[in-house]
This record gives sequence, structure tokens and C-alpha cells, in this order.
Amino acid sequence: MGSAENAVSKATISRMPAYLRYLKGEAGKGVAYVSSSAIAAALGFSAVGVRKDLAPVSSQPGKPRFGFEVRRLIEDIEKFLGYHRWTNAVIVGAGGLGRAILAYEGFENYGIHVIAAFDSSPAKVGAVGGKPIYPMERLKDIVVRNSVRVAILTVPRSAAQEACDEIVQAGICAILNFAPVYLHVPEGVCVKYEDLAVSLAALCGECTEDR
Amino acid sequence: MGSAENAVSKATISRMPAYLRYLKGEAGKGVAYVSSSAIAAALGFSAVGVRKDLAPVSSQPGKPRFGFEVRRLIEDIEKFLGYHRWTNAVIVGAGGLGRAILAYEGFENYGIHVIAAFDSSPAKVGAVGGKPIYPMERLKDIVVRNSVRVAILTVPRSAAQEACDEIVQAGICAILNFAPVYLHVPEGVCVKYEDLAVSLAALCGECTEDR
DNA sequence: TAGATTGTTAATCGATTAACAATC
DNA sequence: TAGATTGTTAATCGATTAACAATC
Repeated sequence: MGSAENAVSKATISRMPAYLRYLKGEAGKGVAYVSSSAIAAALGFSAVGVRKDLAPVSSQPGKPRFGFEVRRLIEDIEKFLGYHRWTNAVIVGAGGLGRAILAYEGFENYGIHVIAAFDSSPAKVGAVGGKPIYPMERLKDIVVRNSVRVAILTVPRSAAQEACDEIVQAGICAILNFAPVYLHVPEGVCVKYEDLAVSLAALCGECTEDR
Repeated sequence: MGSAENAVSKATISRMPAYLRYLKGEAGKGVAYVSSSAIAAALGFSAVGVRKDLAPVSSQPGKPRFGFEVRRLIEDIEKFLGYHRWTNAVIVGAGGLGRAILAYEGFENYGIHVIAAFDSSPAKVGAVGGKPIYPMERLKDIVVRNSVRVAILTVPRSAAQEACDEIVQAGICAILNFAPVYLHVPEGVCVKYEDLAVSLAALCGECTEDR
């Protein structure tokens, strides 16, 4: 529990979701054990790399001749990634994307409760998929009362910085930003840019590059 | 034009969108020149790193005492990232997320035309934001006719692999996958996992970690 | 036992940082 | 000119790969 984390590199952490996806797929097919080389082949990594990644995360060493126990490893990675601590999140901006995310149920698997959305337009107030959409005025109140730490920002580009300021004002410390704008935030607040167009453009690039 | 790219590292490329976002923000404020140290401070990078990143991309070296010309640099980075070559894309799965993305106009800035969506349910056929939603049967035909190379997969988890197979069958070579499932694809097809829950969970982690 | 697979130590590779000369 | 800022060469750092002993 020391502050010097047990030396798991960022690169390793970034690969964990890929392991998790693959392992869940195998578990679904009823596979009980999987070797590092099988994982590596499926994911395009090296087998040694896989073992090195899994070593500090797995609660039980892999068994020579068998490999890793799939179910147990899934459990370990989820625990490692913190999917077992629950976090409350809100959505700011109830347009098409915001509403789609509000209705999406997949977050629960990752220990995230998306509890509500907010929009400055009164016309948008209401509910989607059983979850409420409130007017912006209520943001701070609800954030504080539910100790929400994370916001998903899905307003149009032009409204992004203003909405961001309100979010920060409400006391939120992490923003997943879908607006393609650079956001100015005070120190201590982290922003992750989830720019669909950039992702897609990058993919196009990769696709074209190797021919 | 040689196949050995002019040595721009992957790490450098991954930072380009951040530069672009920041520069566009400054351009919007009317700033004409910006120094590497200003960029670095705003983005949390090192000034030397910024200069090294920009050197191979910028068509004109930075001017001592001034820095880089904002407008020109934006132009250069966009060109470098290929936002000027147009690519056609389609969406597979016209649920909430698929429709939201279909209606989203931001892709045009990145040289991407999202031309249509497809869904296996006849009830979903129609249009959103002036763009058509076709039945899945028409996928291959339209992909071939418009030489679509990229697909955005927004079907539910359970339908993902099957839809993916159809996409690959239609001749697409890159998939942006929003379903939280590991996809099996033939060699040469690249898949990017855009797992909202993972992004959000990672953000929560970062947010919690440093206290 | 024999063989497959693991975990670890050492070597390589790539990217970042530090130091400094070049330039407007 | 003086000073701020650039681009580049060398040193450091971190992550990946290679080699190999340990294990069921």
C-alpha cells in the first residue's frame, strides 16, 4: 500500500484491456487455461511480453504445461484495474451522443455508474433508458450529493469550454471529453480526449500505410 | 516517397492530435506565433520534445525569438496526418450510438466521409441527419461501389463478431470497434478498440491514483 | 522421465531528457 | 549587439526482446 506502486509500467497497464477482452472471449467459449503464447499470437504481442505483463497482476503464477487459469486471471486483471471500486459519473450534454452513452449499459461491468445527464436546453430535460436528464443548474448539487468524480462531456464544440468550467466548478476531477477542442482546466483536473474523428483518422492512416 | 518513412516515431504521431487541438485553440484566439515552450507548458510536455516532434512535420523551421507560425503549423500537421486525403466510411449498427455518430459532422474536418449506416433490423432503416440507414444486405454493394475502406462497428456485444465477419467479407480493411468484445479478423484487417467504458475506467484510475 | 511452458536476468532497442551551438 | 528561442548531438531512461534456468 506504499505510494511507490509495485513497478507496473504504463505500457503494461495500457495492454490490460486487450488481455481482458481476449480472456473474456475465451472464457465464453469455455476455455479453462490459456498459455502466454496463445494470448500473444491472438493479440499480436510477444509471449515473453505477455508473461512479463501478467506476472505482477496474476494472483497465482502460470502453471508450466498449462498456462494461466482464464477465470482467475480475468478476476485478477479486473481487480488490478480497479473495476471493483465503484465510481459515479455524469454526462454533460444530452444530444445524440450523450443520450446514446446514457442509455449504454456496458459501464456497469467496469465499476462505473452513470447516474444522470445534464443539458442547458430545457427541451432536453427528461429521461433516457430510465436515467434522468436534468437542467444544467442542478449539476453541482447532484455531483456533490453523489460524490461524482468523473464527467463525460458531449456538448457541441462551441459550448465545450463553458460546460467544462461548470463541471470543474462542481468539483469534478476527471473529464472524458468528446468535443474536439482543447480544454483549459486548473491543475489537478485531468482531461482525456476521446476524439472519434481522430481515432478514425488514425485508423485510416494505419490501414493505408502498409501497402 | 520511399517506403522507409522519414523516421517519425509512433510516440510523436500520437501527440500530433494534441498539438492540433491546442494550435487551433490559439488560432481561434488570434495568436499568430507560438513557442515550443508555450506549447509544452499548455500540454504538459517538454519543450525539447515539442521541438523534436515538430521538426520533421513543419514545412518551415521555427523562428528563433518568435517560435512557430500557428496557421502554417496547423496546415502542416493536418497534411502530415493525412486529413487532406478523403476516405469513405460506413457505420454498422444503427442503435443510439450508431445514429449519434452518423449525425455527427465533425468527421469532415478530418477528411472522412461517413456515407451511410447499416442495420440488420428493418425497423431501423431510414435516415438520420440526411444520411441513409440501409439494411445489412446492401452493405457489400455500397462498400464496393464507394470504395469504403473503414467501418465503425456499433452493434451490441452479442452481434459484434457476426457483423465484423460481414464487414470483412465486404472488403473493408479497418474497423473502429465500439463493442467491448475481442474480434477475430483475418490478417491485414486492423481493428481499433474504442471501448468507452475502458477509457472512462482508465480516467477514473488516473484521477484516484495520485492522492 | 521428457516436454511444454513458465519466470527472470542480461542485452537490445527506442524514446526522452540534457547540454549546447546556431540563428534571427 | 544581446537575448530568446531554435535544432542537434550525446547521455539517460524505460520498455522490449533474447537467452536460459526452473517447474509441473
